[in-house]
Amino acid sequence: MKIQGNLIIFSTDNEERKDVRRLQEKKLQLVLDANYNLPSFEINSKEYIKELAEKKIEEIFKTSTFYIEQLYTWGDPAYYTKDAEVTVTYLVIMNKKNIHNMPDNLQFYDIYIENKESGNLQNIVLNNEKQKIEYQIETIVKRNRQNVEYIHQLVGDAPIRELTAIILHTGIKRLRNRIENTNIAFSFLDKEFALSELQQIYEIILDKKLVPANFRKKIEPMVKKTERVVKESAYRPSSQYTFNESFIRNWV
Amino acid sequence: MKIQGNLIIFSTDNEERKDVRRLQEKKLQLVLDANYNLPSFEINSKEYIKELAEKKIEEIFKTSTFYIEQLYTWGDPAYYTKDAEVTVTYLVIMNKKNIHNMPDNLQFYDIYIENKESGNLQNIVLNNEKQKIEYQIETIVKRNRQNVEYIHQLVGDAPIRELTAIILHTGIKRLRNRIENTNIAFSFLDKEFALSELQQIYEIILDKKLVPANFRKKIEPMVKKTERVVKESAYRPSSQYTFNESFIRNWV
DNA sequence: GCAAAAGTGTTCGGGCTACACCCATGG
DNA sequence: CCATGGGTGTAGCCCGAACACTTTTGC
Repeated sequence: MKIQGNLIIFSTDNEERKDVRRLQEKKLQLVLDANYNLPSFEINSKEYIKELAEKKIEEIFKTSTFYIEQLYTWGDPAYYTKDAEVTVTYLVIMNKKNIHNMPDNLQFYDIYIENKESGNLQNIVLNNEKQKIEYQIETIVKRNRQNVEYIHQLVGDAPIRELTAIILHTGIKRLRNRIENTNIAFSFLDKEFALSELQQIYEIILDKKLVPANFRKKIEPMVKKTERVVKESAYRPSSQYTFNESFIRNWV
Repeated sequence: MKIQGNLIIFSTDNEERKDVRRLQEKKLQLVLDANYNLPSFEINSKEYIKELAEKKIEEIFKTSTFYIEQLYTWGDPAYYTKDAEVTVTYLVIMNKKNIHNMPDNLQFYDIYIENKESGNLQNIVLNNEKQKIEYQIETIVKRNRQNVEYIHQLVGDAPIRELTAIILHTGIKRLRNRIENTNIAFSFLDKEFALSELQQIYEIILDKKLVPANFRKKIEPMVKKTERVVKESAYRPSSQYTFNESFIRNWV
């Protein structure tokens, strides 16, 4: 069997500043090649798959600082290629500040995720200095008695491979689950950060505005305030916070 | 690459009745062969892996009524065998009432899961008319900054393959997560059931006694009461309930 | 002064926990 | 009549949502 690995690499960057009097906004980013394929790596029978994934990331970005977890394994003949019959996908979160290299064939795309009010349709925009596409993923619910199965498919024609779109959709779902149940949000940020930065990470991933007062209370046990303060713009400077290392939660 | 599929099949059965005046107790069960290996199946390049898993289950039990989800993909040279370098594991839940066949090489083992108060040690007992083993899985927490990684290993010597024990441990973790966040519990039960039966499913999976009054309130939106009543023993008969099909929760 | 973000406090409601209590049954 | 489970109600607590309000800054 031909088996390959796949990487969904998320990161964040700043939007262009539109108004000096307003907070610098963040945007979510994703690594793809020019044909909207995820970075992939070969799996051999000598090494541990997870280590091969890590090696690949280190080879791409020349850094070993990132978050990684296995996402899912895909094996549907409908999506087989000449190189991959089975594909193991890993979810990766990077802080762009840690990147020391960027190969020519890969690029960061801004990714905008928007869930339609209908609930079974998700709109994705992938955007770059060079190119931009937009497509929809439809979710069909299959129920028999108490069992529920979700089937995802690409709506209409789009210049992205359907399996890539489905993998990415699954990755976004996992990312949203992880950000609400673990502390992966910190993997996007520097060691020190403002609470508004952290909140923006939550907002762009969940596609939802949060109330600052409530957000602060919720994440309070996860962070520690430092004495340092940063002036961002024409408003009150914010304290810098760090992750509270004594915070422990037993997630899956 | 040599790639195989694997099945963690959970079910429940009744304990032997010790006292006619007490409620019939349930126990969790797991399908293994006589050497404590999980049932496995071949993966070919012609069919969808999930359908191969389903086919295998149908071949074993002659039924197509069960719950199935992909658990994890294992690919560590330390655990390679001559038949499997990569193993894709599926988690399956069966109601024993739906089983119409049982091959000679496979058996149901009673499985008792006990989390030691220390928290990083789990005791597992596998028990059968023919054989019984007991072993411990130790969980080591590896932290660097905010990232947490859990590494599981078999303590000492036990007549079970370490990878099997690790896979099973991961399956139990997933099962516990699923029972608290989805409605898989109903997959263990008949169409109609008593609330105490449902509660027992939760209790044996979570290894925790629950307060009936609170449990009823928690699962109330998920169930519908029928007019039927069942007399179990020397106490008040219980109403039969069914899954409330209009109950919807958006889980991962 | 004003816009905008940083930061604090209060109220309300839902969900979970603990617990008291009544009902129905067969031995 | 009593042990045991079926079933209901209530009080306390914590957490999240909504929102009012103060502080700090640069334009």
